Amino acid sequence: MADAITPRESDYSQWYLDVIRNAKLAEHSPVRGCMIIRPNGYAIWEYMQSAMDAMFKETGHRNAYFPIFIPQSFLAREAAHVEGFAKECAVVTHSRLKVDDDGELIVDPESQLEENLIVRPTSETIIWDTYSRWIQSWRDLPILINSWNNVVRWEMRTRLFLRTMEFLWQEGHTAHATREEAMEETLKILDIYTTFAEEYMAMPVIQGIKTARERFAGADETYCIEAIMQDGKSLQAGTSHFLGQNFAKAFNCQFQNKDNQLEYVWATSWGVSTRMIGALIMVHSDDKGLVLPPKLADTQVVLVPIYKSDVEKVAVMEAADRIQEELLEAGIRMKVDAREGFRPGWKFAENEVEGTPIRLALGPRDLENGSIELARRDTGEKEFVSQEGLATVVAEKLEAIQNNLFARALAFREEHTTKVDSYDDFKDVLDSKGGFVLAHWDGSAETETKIKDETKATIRCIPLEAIDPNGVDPLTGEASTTRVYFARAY
RNA sequence: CGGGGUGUAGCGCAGCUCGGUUAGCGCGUCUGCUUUGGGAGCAGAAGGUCGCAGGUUCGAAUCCUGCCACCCCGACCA
Repeated sequence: MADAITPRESDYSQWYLDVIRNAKLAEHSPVRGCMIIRPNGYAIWEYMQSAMDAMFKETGHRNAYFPIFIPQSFLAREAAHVEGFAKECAVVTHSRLKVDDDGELIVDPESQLEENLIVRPTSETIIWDTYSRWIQSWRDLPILINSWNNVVRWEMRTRLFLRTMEFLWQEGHTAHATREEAMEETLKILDIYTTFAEEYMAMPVIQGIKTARERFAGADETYCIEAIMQDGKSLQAGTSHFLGQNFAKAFNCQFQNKDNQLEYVWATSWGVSTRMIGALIMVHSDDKGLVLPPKLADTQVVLVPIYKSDVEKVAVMEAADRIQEELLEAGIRMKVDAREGFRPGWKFAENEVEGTPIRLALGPRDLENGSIELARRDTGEKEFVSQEGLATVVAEKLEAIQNNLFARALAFREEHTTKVDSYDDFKDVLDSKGGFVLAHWDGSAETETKIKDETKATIRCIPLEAIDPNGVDPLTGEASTTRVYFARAY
């Protein structure tokens, strides 16, 4: 028997870790806060990458790579940026080791670098240093670049996928001639993230704007998508920043416009990370293990052959191969679990903890009846279907599973989104069921901080379109122009 | 980085309070036979620097000190 998965009810954090371990997604590394992403986990990331990469390219972006090391002086150029990241940077100071007189391996003190190098926590500084050389004229704009890479942030407290010291992500960095164009880009990317989250991850998200306190260090405005996890906490799944001219000014990046005047460039940056895998796990999985939406499942369908004798085995495997060929032909990612030495029940259980959306079971009885057993991971439903036209049925089921996961997550979010008009209700809802609390806010940082200190809830975002304009802040009684999304968050 | 908890075979744990043969148990692993439609049964076998480093002691998984890692809560953050 595999390791038990702690039920969500009894210990949500432990459940999350148990799901990851049982599904073989990732494990801790010898270095604190870092993780080894195993093939099952990395496959999810690869599907995420390919889906988003295609969307970036459809909207005119191209990929490039910038170095992992950033001169320390670069980071200091933009004031808000350095303040935001200085406290969590890995710094390279030396270039080699040596064996000392005691036979110990030590840092060679003579190899100290002239200038320290920062392991990128994000790449704005090196990008804008580069762009300042690439951009002279309005003809050089826009620049639409994305980069798939890894970054390091020296975190105090880490959790697999949700917050690791090194993580994988994409960071887009664009340069524009006008404020309007940069803003348009910021929102375009926000829509791409939303589409990806909802259509591929089957995870409904709220779009919104961050408050000043939650804003990216160096941005004028941060847009985000936020999703509710099954424990009622909110998770920021992606951000798109309107950087204004902050980095252009810090790195003296100007262009000559059509009127022959020098202007600072307008910028955006945007990113999503392997954190999304954590979100995926927490939105759909259950007490039996991982539940994957078909679009991100490396194996969408597994077929477990069942037989006793060698004669049966030959017949069953022949049919299994034929079915596999049919499904592969139909573009379904399908595998036959033909491993010897594992009993069917064992395979069923393993595929469940690993989240495979559909399991087929084919045995001698099915050969007689021309049938096959089909089990859905999302609902646990089992039924016998005809082998004839199976590819069509399976394709429909996969779509149904994808849709059901989204619908289920959406229903959960709706149940866990509550309008409140008094501070007492605000606290009650947070404690009793969590989720988003839609409340009016007077727009002041003081109120925001006070609420955070007293309830641990933060403003996840201000909705793009005002909800119930002309309200009153329940805490201060001041006027409010919209309800905002409060939640306890990851 | 502060408070609390945990660390014993691949995984999950007991043993520790009150020091004393060769450190156990379940699952997994290996071999053989029987099995195979929801995590098989029997028989045999392998597998351990008891997180790491010091200390106390005739003797340490057990007591003391320091360190490391992980989990929970807090501050910080994608």
